[in-house]
Amino acid sequence: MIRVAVVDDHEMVRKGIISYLITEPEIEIVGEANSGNGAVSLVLEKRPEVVLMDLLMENGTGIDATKEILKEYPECKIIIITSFYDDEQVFPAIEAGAFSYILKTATAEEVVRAIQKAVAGETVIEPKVANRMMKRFRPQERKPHDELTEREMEVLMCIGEGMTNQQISEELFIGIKTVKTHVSNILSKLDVTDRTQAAVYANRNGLVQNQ
Amino acid sequence: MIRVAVVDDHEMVRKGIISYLITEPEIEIVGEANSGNGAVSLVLEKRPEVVLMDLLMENGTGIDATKEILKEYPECKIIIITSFYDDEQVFPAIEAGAFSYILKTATAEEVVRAIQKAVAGETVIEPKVANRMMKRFRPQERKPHDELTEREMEVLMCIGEGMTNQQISEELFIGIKTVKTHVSNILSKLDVTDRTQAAVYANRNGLVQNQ
DNA sequence: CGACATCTCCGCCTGTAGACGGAGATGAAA
DNA sequence: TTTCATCTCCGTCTACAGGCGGAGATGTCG
Repeated sequence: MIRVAVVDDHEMVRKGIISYLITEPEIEIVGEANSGNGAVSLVLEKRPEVVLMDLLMENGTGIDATKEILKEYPECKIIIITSFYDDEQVFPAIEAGAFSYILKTATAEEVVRAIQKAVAGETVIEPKVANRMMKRFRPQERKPHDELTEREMEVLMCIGEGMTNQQISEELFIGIKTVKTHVSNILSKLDVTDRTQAAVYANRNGLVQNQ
Repeated sequence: MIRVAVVDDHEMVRKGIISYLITEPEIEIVGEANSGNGAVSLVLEKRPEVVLMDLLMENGTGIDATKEILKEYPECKIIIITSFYDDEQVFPAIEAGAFSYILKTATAEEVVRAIQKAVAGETVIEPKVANRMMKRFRPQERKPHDELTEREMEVLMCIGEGMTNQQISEELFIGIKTVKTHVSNILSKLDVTDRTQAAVYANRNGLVQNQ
């Protein structure tokens, strides 16, 4: 008997998943949760072997819930089951300790198989997701800003906000001359000619917090 | 008897929705589709009163499917049922002729009610979605760059590319002095202090072709 | 220890940016 | 026609940007 918990903020998705599992005699649904916080208390109480977990939820993400659960209950097999579109979260999910990663496009058979394999200690990764993971381990394509030092990166982010050297010196508590030195180094490393181009670079490469 | 079709590329979501409806005696599921194209042929064949339609699908979006269906079968009540996150598509969906717009966070009761109301000719719009719609009809919030002249907009796009005044004058075949005049006017109208901030503005507001 | 990277700051110099005020040419609108 | 917006250009002036070369204070690594 495999005890399973289902976590998703959409009730209809939970019902859909459960309809997949209800026909399987060796699987027992021990509970549902509609939030990350709810998932933690549910799983720590019911101690299911497997958790099917969505990532995007309103109260506490699946990532945080996964970390919390594994801290108290490390044997738990957490299967991330999410949409294709939030692929930035694939890697954080793996780091958080997720055991498998499947998509909501999965069929009933695929979900059941993922659960059975999880109990057997086998990880299941969707091919599309696996491809994205592989890229992480392939030799990274080098971005010009990789060679910026930490301080230079801070200055670049300020430039990306449109700040002047004076404002940056006040923001970072350093002298204007120092800022100028950093800026010169940044322009050189990014292979641009002035701060405006550096600002454009920073914004296009997502180096600025504020969108 | 209300005849209903369910369209979503995720089987588990379809099963979840169907589990909501299967208990309702006056609702009959006449078919499922997992793509926009499939939805069109299904609906035109089975002629359900109501269609529950997801927007994001692999083969043909829900928007296109909605248009296609209504072209041949305009009495059909199409209820969009999608995630909260693809809100840019709310307006296109309404324009395409969708009858109601609910979210995947909806409970079984809400889905059933939306179907019943659709048959009765009443539209259901989720409050969160309705708020976004209202903004469309409220006096448009004026973006600072709306008051830029055509020429000033061209200059701003050049600034957004990181070009100097010299380069802009060559690009637009005008004198540097003219460029400076435009730049001064742009800075004033955008309420920024220098070209770097203008470049940041242009990039953040999607005024530049190249991403 | 020495080599190296990083962060900090200095002076000097040139060029660009940008503000300010003025002005002619054009075309559309009242 | 007169008015207005737009695009074009001019001169002047100040401040900031950025290059160049130098240098002291750290901390790390072999």
